[in-house]
This record gives sequence, C-alpha cells and structure tokens, in this order.
Amino acid sequence: MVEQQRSATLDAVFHALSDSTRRAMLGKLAEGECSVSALAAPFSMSLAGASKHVKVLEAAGLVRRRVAGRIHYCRLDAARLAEAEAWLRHYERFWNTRLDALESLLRAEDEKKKEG
Amino acid sequence: MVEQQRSATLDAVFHALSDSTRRAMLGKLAEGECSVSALAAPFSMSLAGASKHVKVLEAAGLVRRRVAGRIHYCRLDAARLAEAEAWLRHYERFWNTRLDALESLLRAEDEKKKEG
DNA sequence: CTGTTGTTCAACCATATGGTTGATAATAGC
DNA sequence: GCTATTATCAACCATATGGTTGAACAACAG
Repeated sequence: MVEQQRSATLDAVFHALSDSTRRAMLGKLAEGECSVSALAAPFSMSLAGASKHVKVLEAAGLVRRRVAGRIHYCRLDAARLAEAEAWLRHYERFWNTRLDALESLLRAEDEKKKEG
Repeated sequence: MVEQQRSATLDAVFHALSDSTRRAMLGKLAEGECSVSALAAPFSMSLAGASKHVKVLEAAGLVRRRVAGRIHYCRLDAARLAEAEAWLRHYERFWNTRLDALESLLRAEDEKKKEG
C-alpha cells in the first residue's frame, strides 16, 4: 500500500513534469517565490489556464502556496523532485553497470588477442 | 529550435514515465532484453494494450526494438533517462544551495545570540 | 498445408488534459 | 463606496490517453 502511494506520487510528479509550460514555471520558481500572475506572465495564455497548471504542480507536491491578501505566492518544494530523481538514479546505476561490464568484456577480449 | 526539440523530448520522456505500468516495464527491462509478451505478462491487460505502452516508451526513446522472426525484443536505452535526470539534477543543486543558505543563516543567528 | 504463437492494426469507448470564456470573490487603492 | 487587480470557479470544447475487442499478418511447428 505504501508502494501504491509512492507509485501514485510518481505518476503525479512525472505527469506534472511532462509539460513544458509547467517545467518553465518550475524554472522561474527556482529563482524564488512568485505570484500566480507572475508565473503566468511569460506565456500567451489566459490567467485561468496558467492557474490550472499551477494547480497541477501543487497537486503533485512540487509547489506550495502561501496566500497573502489577494496574492497567492508559490514556491518550489524540491522534495518530490528528489523522489523522482531517486527513481531515475536507479537506472543510471544500471546503465553504468552495463557500461562497466561491457568495458571489462572488451578489455578481456583485448588481452586474449595479445596473448594469442 | 534545438531547445524546442529538447523540450519535446522531455515532454515525451516524462509523459512515458508518468504511468506505473510503463515504469514497471522499464524495471523489467533493466534486468535485460525482453519480448513484448514477456513485458505484458505481469499485467492484467490485453496484449494490444501492453503493446501500446511499449510504443509510448519507444516513441520517447527509452526503449529500442529488435525484431527477430515474429518476436520483438525490447531493451532499455538509458540515454534519455539520463537527459531527464540531468534536468532534475539542476533542481537538486538549487535545493542543496537553499539548504546550505538556510544552514549558514541559522548558524549566523546562533553566533549572534552567543555574542549578545 | 494447417494450426498456433507473437505482434500489430483499426475501430471504438470512457475519461483526462489543455485550453478558452464569462462570472464570482476577495482585496487594495482612491 | 467605487474601481481595478489577483485569482478561482464553472462550463464548455477539441484532442489525447488508456483501455477494450476483433481482424490481420508473419513466422515457426506439426
């Protein structure tokens, strides 16, 4: 059940990251806290549309919101990004392992040739 | 234009990763090359359905296919995973920076208290 | 040749997604 | 109080997604 939860989290995080508008928003948030309209500004899109993107990021746990008066300030919460990265890192390890295995295989072949 | 291409690639890769069925398939592929039906086996889903997932992974460049007779062998191509990880790693750096900044801020506050 | 296996394709369905507009609510400034 | 600003909500639209079934096709086994 914990696994399912983690899986659902990864679903949401990766889905949130699969849109370039949202990735750009995260890029801006990496510079610091930001209002929703400031986040929306760079895009030729209605504010309501941008607001939906912010909600997707929020639902994925990538963004947190602080309401001050009529302004909603958003900031990055990188913990979930770290989870996603950890998932990917597992495959990086596999990838390196395979490269290492290939390399030592080639080296062994090389030695054989020299000997023969 | 190169940026747009990279962006489209990330779109596809993150979208491919946003489904737990596809992540599980990648998990199996990490163990080694695998036929489509072997990939489909663990899921209570039609073969045609599973085949669609494989195509999504392939379109994202995460999986490569080798056809031998009637069997389609798939294998992981981790290069695109590495790209996605590189994107995430940028934010990890930001995250660490922020933590470091916070830590030194707290340390400074602490020093002040001691002095005062 | 026949039958079975591995796989894709096409058509279809329900639901999700990314976007719009117009209305609504809350707050700040005059 | 009136108006402009910040943001959400609700309804709607077109398209994408994840799944199904049934048919097709290629290849191996008898």
